[in-house]
Amino acid sequence: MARGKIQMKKIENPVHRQVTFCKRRAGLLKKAKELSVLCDAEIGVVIFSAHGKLYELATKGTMQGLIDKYGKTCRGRAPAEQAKEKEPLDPKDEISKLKQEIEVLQKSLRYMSGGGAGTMTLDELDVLEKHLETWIYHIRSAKMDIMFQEIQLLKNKEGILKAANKYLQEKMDEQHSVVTDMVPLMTTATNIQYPLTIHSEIYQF
Amino acid sequence: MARGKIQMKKIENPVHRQVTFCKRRAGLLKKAKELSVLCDAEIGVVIFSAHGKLYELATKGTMQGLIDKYGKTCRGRAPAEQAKEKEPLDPKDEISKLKQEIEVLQKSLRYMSGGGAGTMTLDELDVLEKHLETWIYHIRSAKMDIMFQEIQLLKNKEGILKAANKYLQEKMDEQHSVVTDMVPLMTTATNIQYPLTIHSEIYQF
DNA sequence: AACTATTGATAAGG
DNA sequence: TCCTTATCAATAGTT
Repeated sequence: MARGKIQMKKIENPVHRQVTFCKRRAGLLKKAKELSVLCDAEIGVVIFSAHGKLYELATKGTMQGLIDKYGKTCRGRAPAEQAKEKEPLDPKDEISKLKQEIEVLQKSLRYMSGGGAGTMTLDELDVLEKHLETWIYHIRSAKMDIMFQEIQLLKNKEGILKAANKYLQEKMDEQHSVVTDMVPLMTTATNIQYPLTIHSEIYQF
Repeated sequence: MARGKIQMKKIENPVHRQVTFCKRRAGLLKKAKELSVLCDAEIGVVIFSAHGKLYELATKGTMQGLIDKYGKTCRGRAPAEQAKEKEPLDPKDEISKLKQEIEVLQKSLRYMSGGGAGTMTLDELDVLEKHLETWIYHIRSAKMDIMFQEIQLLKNKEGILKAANKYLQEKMDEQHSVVTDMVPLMTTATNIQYPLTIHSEIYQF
């Protein structure tokens, strides 16, 4: 630009920031218009200032039309990724792998930022992108798997204990014991109906 | 620009037009990002090429979020698009945010690889790296929070039920009932000692 | 807001 | 697609 370059971070001086906002906003919108004209593209730009004021530009139609078009285009291709592999691998194993992947990615990023002179090629970046998306997917599913297993285990326990509890209650009913006096109280106060033991080990993870 | 200025009208030569589209598209998105950073503005850009291919940029959040904000600001009309799913349960809220962050990061990477001519600066990459590390941390802790809450809830249930069960057993012992015959069997077979109810709702997440 | 010295963007060519 | 270079356009700092 002029009279010295500026750091690519938020301009601290509010006056400078406001001036720059006006100038660059105008420049951006001009560029957008030019691109639309020169290359026959349909372009929408929305700018919210820090204080929430809206500036917008839509070439070749209305902003609303563009938003609708965006919605259609975006939705159509987004859910293509899903129905892929779903191996029943041990989730904890999965997590080890994911930790390794994290290291790989962090190294990639460090390489990119630390390299300075070296620019990653588009192909390298493509690989990194795929890597990252896969990794996110695996993080999600692995953690979900652990939680699901945990819950499944507890459900099983519950089933066993419900049965046992039912047995206990039947026995007690048979005897017409004084214990029956307390059952209404318990069920209303704590919803306790069944006997259960949960091993404390399952909480340790 | 260079080697002579060009007329501000559609470039007739398709090859020239395509080249210019790539270059100026990258330039426009770069300018948008700079404006966002320098002036703390929230900016969205959508570009449909003449052939209908979509290129987009959203600073500070997702394009969908920006579109919703635009809808509100512009006409106060309802964003009929996607009613936000899920309850405002703390960890789930966190997860929504994280999903947004994922989108942001994926878009950053797409921008980097799609930009072609544009090399990200060291500062930009530093920001991205920090972003990524923060994001990983948040994924971990949010999911852990959910699991921890789940487990805590079950532990509480267990405590209540242990107490109730103890009470039941005391009553039964008092009565010397036939029920005592089955207790050894149950404890060895299934470790059942206490009555318990677990609300099935807690499994639904 | 206008000016202008610089930086940044990019058209053309390879 | 990527690089290089000559030019032009945008704009940071100043008035």
